[in-house]
Amino acid sequence: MGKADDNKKHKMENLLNTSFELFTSQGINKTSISDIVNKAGVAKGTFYLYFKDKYDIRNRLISHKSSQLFMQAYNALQETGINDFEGRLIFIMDYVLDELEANKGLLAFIYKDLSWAVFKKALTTPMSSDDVDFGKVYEDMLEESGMKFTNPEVMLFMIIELVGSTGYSSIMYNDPVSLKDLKPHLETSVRSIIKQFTVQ
Amino acid sequence: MGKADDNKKHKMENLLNTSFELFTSQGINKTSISDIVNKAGVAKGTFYLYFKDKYDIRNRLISHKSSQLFMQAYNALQETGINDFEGRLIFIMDYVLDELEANKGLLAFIYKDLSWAVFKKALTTPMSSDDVDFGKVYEDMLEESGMKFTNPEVMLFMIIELVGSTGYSSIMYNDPVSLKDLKPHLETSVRSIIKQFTVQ
Amino acid sequence: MGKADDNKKHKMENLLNTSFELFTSQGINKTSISDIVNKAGVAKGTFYLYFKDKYDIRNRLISHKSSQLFMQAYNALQETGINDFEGRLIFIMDYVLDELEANKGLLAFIYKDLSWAVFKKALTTPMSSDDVDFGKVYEDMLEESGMKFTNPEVMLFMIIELVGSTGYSSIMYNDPVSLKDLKPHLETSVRSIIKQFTVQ
Amino acid sequence: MGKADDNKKHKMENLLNTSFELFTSQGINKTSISDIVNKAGVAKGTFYLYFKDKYDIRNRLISHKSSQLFMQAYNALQETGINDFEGRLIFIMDYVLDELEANKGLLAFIYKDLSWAVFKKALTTPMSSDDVDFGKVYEDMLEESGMKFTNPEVMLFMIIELVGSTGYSSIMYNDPVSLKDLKPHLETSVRSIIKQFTVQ
DNA sequence: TATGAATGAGGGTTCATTCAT
DNA sequence: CATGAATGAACCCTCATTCAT
Repeated sequence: MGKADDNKKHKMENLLNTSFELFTSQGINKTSISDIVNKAGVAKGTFYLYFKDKYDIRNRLISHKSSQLFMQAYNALQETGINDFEGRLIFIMDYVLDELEANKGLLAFIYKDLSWAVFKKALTTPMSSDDVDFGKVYEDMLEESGMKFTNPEVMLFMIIELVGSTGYSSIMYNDPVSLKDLKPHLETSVRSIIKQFTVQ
Repeated sequence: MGKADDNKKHKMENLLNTSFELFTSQGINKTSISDIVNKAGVAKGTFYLYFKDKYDIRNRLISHKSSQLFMQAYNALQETGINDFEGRLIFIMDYVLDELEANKGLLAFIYKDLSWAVFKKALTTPMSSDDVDFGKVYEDMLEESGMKFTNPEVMLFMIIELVGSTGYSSIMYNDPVSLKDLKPHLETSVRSIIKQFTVQ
Repeated sequence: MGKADDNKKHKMENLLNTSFELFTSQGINKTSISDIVNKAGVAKGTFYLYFKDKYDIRNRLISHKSSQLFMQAYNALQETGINDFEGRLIFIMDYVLDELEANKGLLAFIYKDLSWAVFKKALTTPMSSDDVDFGKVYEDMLEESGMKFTNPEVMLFMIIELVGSTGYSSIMYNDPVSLKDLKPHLETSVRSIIKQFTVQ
Repeated sequence: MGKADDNKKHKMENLLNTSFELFTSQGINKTSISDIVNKAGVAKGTFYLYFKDKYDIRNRLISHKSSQLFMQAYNALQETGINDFEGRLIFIMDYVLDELEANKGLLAFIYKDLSWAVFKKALTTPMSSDDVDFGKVYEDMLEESGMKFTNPEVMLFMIIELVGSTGYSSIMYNDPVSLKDLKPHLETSVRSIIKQFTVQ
């Protein structure tokens, strides 16, 4: 039975990986179930054994990939000696932006139809056992900072929306400036936003 | 021939208006060409005499409606006595956000697939003769302010992206806070951003 | 425009005829829309211009074919000199049964899923302008008979159900007797039923 | 081995009962093998160990349920003092019609696709050891009646087809009359049919 | 016996686009 | 200019049946 379960898990991951490749390379709208199963080498019906529809698989992937991305950033952060809260947030921002610039397919995929609501869910409800709850990580960072904030959730919300939407435009269209040129402005703004929510 | 032109213009506007109603009420993906021509009372082929496809008509509408919205805000601004640059931008922001909250269909429509690139184009290249070039209006506002900015375009970009993306989440999902609760935070942040770009 | 309308009518009749052939030869369940359009030589989408679905076309065909069959019987009746009501009904019964025996596909088709309700509708609401309202014809026959009946509708109902269901079994399966052997019994029973509803 | 056989029998009856519930509640066409095995709590493959397909199970159920129904009627008849043949047949007819009116799901199920051939088989070839051969019962009734009939099989055939088809319409659609209103007419007709086959 | 994951043909349906009128 | 009937590829999804375990 271990074998059957392995096989099953293997097939599911196969479908997830294949879908991700297609979604990021040609977009979700232009990807049909047929495309996915053909590339994955399984029958059409098999898809429906594992997923409700295309959007089911998309949501799972967004959660998984976002979580993964943030945890990579967090792990990299641990290996630096950065201790101040502002510096740590900005390190994560930089890391994520660089990662997304290097992988525009991923950016297009997770940004499309992405609302704060979906995002929050993605970050706080780990998909697989390997995923980590970034909500908890954020709470830890807040605590370790020794600082006090009036509304940490809204603070994070504003930072993510600002960084996300401006970063998207810079990375995807180089408009109105490149990511490299945008970053200093973003850093300043993020520090302002943090200050604005800090309780002295 | 004036009559023929009028007729032509009339038909085109009819299609534009009908499309807008359908796009904002049921979304662009769920709106088919058939829906549009049925509601507009013209033949299917006629649609293709005026527009390339659904996305052609969408882009024109986004430009037109955005421009309209900003000009409404600007006109309302003129009737106030607000003179300081920061106050004027914030008035426009408030006005636009309130308008979008009152008309969520419009918000969903112009926000979906909206990038800064499209937006800038919308604001600076008037669709019809009635539309105004908001790019010019912005320049005027800068000049009248008597202030100097290091990079006014990026400044506007950051403000619009921040306000747009956080406003969208608040208005559409009340998440993480309502628009009413978001506004004070936004105002503070926008003032910070303006300061950050101001040359003393 | 006459030409276009002709063409349209022609295409619709083409689909009706093709469907009928397939329904009667292989059954409605085994007939797919694909089968129909392939045989008719039109595109799949065309089918949906004329009919809602397979069952829409079936209902129209049942109405049309039933009506046709009864009118054939009635026309044949006119050419005989039969004058008494019982004799006329029995002539029609014989005619219809013979016709159905000669065309078992038609029998299977119109009998399947056929309820009195559908049947009554079929006989009383002509599909096309060529079809005749058999309900009216029956009324005329009643009137011309000079007889009085307590409940002519129930009388017809019982006769049709008896003749239809026994005839079906005899024709399709020769069970428990052939149509030829069944007929004398049926004739006797039908006369009894008429008598039972006759007001002296 | 008795235990294994019991288990086997148990599983088969489980599938039969589950299928019957689904067939009568939602119709056979809308019932899939998946529905059946899910509700029965067995694996899909198991179904095919006991039955060829959905229609195999249906035929067995029709036989079993019809037989059951007629035997119920017959047993009820025994407890009345009714002695004359006509009265006994009419009692059975009434009993069966009432039962079917109270259980329209059952009526829809056994009537659909029901031909005299299937019916006769159902009545004369007991499915399980509990089922009784109604064919024999009918023979007994004929004998006990002390009467002589020209063709008792055709007589029964005509009665069953008449009662079945008119009863179906009355019960399911109240068209053209309710069962209550239909019954007196049916009784009269059945008596006529019996008379017509009686040898003086 | 029993399982249930996998199959894949085939179903119905939609809709952007064309083109003869 | 305007029409709208016709197209047909493409879509999603179901489900009876098989077979390795």
